[in-house]
Amino acid sequence: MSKTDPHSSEPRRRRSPEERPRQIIQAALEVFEERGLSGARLEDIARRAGIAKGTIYLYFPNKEELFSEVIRQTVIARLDIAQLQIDSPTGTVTEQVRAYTASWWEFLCTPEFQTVHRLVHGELHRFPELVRFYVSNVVSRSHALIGRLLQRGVDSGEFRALDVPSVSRIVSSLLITNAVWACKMAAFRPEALTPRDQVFEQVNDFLLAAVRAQTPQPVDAGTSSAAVPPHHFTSL
Amino acid sequence: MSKTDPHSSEPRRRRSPEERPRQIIQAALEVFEERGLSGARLEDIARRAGIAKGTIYLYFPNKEELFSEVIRQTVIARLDIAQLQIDSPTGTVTEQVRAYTASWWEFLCTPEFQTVHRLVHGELHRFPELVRFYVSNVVSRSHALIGRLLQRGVDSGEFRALDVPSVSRIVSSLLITNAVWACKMAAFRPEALTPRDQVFEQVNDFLLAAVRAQTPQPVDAGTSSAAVPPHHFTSL
Amino acid sequence: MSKTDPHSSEPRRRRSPEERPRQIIQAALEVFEERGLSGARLEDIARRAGIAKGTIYLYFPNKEELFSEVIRQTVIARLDIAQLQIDSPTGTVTEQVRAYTASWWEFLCTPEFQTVHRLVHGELHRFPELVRFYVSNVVSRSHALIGRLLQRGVDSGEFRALDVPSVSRIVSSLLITNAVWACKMAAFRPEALTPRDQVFEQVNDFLLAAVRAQTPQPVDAGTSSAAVPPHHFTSL
Amino acid sequence: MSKTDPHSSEPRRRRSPEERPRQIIQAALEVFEERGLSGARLEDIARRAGIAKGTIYLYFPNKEELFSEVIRQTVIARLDIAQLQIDSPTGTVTEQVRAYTASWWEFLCTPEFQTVHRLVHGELHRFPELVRFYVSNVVSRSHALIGRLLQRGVDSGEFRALDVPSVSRIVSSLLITNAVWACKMAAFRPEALTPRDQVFEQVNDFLLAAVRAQTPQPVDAGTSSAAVPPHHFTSL
DNA sequence: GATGAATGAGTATTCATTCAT
DNA sequence: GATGAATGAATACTCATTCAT
Repeated sequence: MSKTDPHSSEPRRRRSPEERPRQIIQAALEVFEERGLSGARLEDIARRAGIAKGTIYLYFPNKEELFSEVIRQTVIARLDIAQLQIDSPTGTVTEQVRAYTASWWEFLCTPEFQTVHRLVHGELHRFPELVRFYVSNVVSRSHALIGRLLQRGVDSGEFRALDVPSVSRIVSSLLITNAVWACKMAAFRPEALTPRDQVFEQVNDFLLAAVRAQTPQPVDAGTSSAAVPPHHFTSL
Repeated sequence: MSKTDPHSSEPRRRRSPEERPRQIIQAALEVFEERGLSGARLEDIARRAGIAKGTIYLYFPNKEELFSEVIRQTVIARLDIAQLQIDSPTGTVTEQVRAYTASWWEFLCTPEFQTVHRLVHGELHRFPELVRFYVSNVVSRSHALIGRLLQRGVDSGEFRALDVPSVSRIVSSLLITNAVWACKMAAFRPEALTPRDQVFEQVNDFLLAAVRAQTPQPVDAGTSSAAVPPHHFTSL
Repeated sequence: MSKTDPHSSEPRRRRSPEERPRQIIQAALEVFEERGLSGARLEDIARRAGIAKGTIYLYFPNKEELFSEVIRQTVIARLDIAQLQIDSPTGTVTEQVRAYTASWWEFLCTPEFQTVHRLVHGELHRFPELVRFYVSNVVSRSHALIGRLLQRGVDSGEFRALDVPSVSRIVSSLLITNAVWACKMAAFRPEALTPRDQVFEQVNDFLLAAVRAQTPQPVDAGTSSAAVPPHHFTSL
Repeated sequence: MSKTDPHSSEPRRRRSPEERPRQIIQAALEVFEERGLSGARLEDIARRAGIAKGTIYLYFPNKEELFSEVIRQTVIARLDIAQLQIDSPTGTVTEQVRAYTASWWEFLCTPEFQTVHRLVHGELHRFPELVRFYVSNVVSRSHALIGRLLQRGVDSGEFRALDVPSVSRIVSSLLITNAVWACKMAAFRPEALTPRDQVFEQVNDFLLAAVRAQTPQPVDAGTSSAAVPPHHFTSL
């Protein structure tokens, strides 16, 4: 009745022999999204995956490991895809940034990422190992990619002199938080809010404004920056 | 007979018959911080508050309502305090912005806010009413305050022409996310990370760079920047 | 309906505030007897004790600890009682032995001991600590008591020179095993078997025959035996 | 694909298509020994037998029947062997008894019998049929064999007049219990205990002392015994 | 015959909530 | 008002058994 696979005529068993893990992870993601980690009942996940409760334990030793895998699979898979679209730059750095953040924004707005983000913030801190994994593989990686773009802009003179690591982190935070908010709002008050794409443009404008080189004074740039402590960006 | 020993004069409880609710809320906040909503046991909260389990039900109809109150009380109380420090502007708008964000940042870094933030992201979506409350009383309010400052800056010509509502939201997101990240990191790798205050400066620099008027007076550039604390961005 | 306390009119709760542990242990003993350790369901124990499942956990941390306590309480309590009846010797050592073994036999035939014995043999080996406890407090103690009697007999010349420790063990084994068998048989084929008391006499005769002094006074044989109950061995 | 690797030539299984049942029973015995009936998992038994879980069901309808067969096969097979060594008497009856009990003791000390004994005591009572089988085929048979020896001794005058059935049972209990205890102790405190063989000598001495004819009065023996209830030993 | 993936009934344990004292 | 003993619904996990291959 509630089976997800209406067009399958197989008599229940052996639906997709090697797809099981993916099937389960997908179902788990959905249930975790709706109820959080501790609120999700294994039985619901099983039902949603169209399998029996016990079957989950053939592939995952327990609920927590299943949770870990959900986080891992979902984010990493998407990150790889996103990265591919990014690694071949075209146009000015400003254009590259726009292309990159647009693609990234797209990902951040997927239900998968939204869910993972909530889980990460709400329940991950009980899993220190997972936190470490997440920080290295998602957060740092994302910062690094942005850092590469920013550095290019600084090198080409399109951007002002930046403390690339900190600005990368800040830009990252900007994208993530605003994507989450935009989606949450969209879900809450679908009628009255700034559409997702428009929010993106606002964010993009904001961050470009923050990093672009100041139009005029090429003259003083070098001198004034010298007076500033080394580990801060000194503009120009 | 075997347990409570009625004639022992414990110096702990019986303190402040009218403080009970606050006592409970404070204890609940601490336990929620450590274990999340579903992980928190009423018995732990009671023990931490120095009262019996049943007593909680004299003040709160159930666990969820207690949770709501924790969110409400904690954030609102702090917000009021924070706002007071902000409402009396002094100096240039840029200086006002810095003062405002510094104070706000202070609040965002308190354990109370950190906890509430995690609870809000991780478990609030099961409480639509609370979400609405949170959005109106915390998110919107925070945006509005920033918006007032930004508008002043636009009016005075210190800032470029801005879409105040969207930029307010963006600035807000910047502060919250970076405060949360900074605190999380501080908790995780206390040795190796950019200290909290430094992160604040980076964020502040970034957002001022994004909003400041574009074409600065090339002449005054050097001078005006001199008035600003040395380790901040001075560039036009 | 299945409540054990038919004449209680209390509305379920607060039946016997301090009797709880004993109540639970008694119920557990009965259920363990019927189904063994792993076969016993906590719910059955609770129902038999007239309480709710969760209540058990207010007094015992888990099923295994409950099991331990059942063993401990049941055997030790009975042992103390049995010992009291024994410590005041009267008559010849042979008579003392008979009195002792009779009393001990009585205990060995109680359903409590029968149950404990089965549990001990069948399921105790998973609880090394309990085994140690059982060996020191039941087995060794039982051997020691018999040893005292035997030594007296050796000293008085009624018994032959014996290796007291090993004979104590052997006598102990004789009583236990035959008591268990007698009870088992009685339960199984109540119609056709040697009654319990008769088995006891047979065992008692056997062991006295094994320990009595070898070369009896051929002269008194007939007379002395006359003082002994007719169905007992009267020889020398 | 990820697990069984069909083209690997495992040298373990596929051995002896007709040995399967025995293979399984042996594996089951080992697992039952380690974990008891309810603690034993069919998967473990299968793994130990080098076959797949389902295969067990080709030979045994369910776990309980497998258990029954384990008991049956193990004890009966050994009994037959033991009996053969016994049926050809040599020497005095006292010597025959020693030879018999020694051989029997050997069997009682095998891990197989030890395991079966524990299972029988701990879990057999849920299988009334099996109990009946065990009583007729092991207990009674064992008693009967001893009874034959005892009768020979009585007839030859080496033993006193005995109630053969009851003394058989008693002697049997003596051997079994002491063998079990000796082995258990050996397993528990291997360093400090009377060695198995020495225990046997003690038991043998004890039982011979209990049954041997009293050195002197060969005269009265026959007459006095006539007055005693038929199924009891009347001594002398 | 053999396999082992799949099933789902069965249970120890937890904990929010109640209520007699 | 306070208490905390008692309740019992809820749920992760196990494992005997089945059956498509």
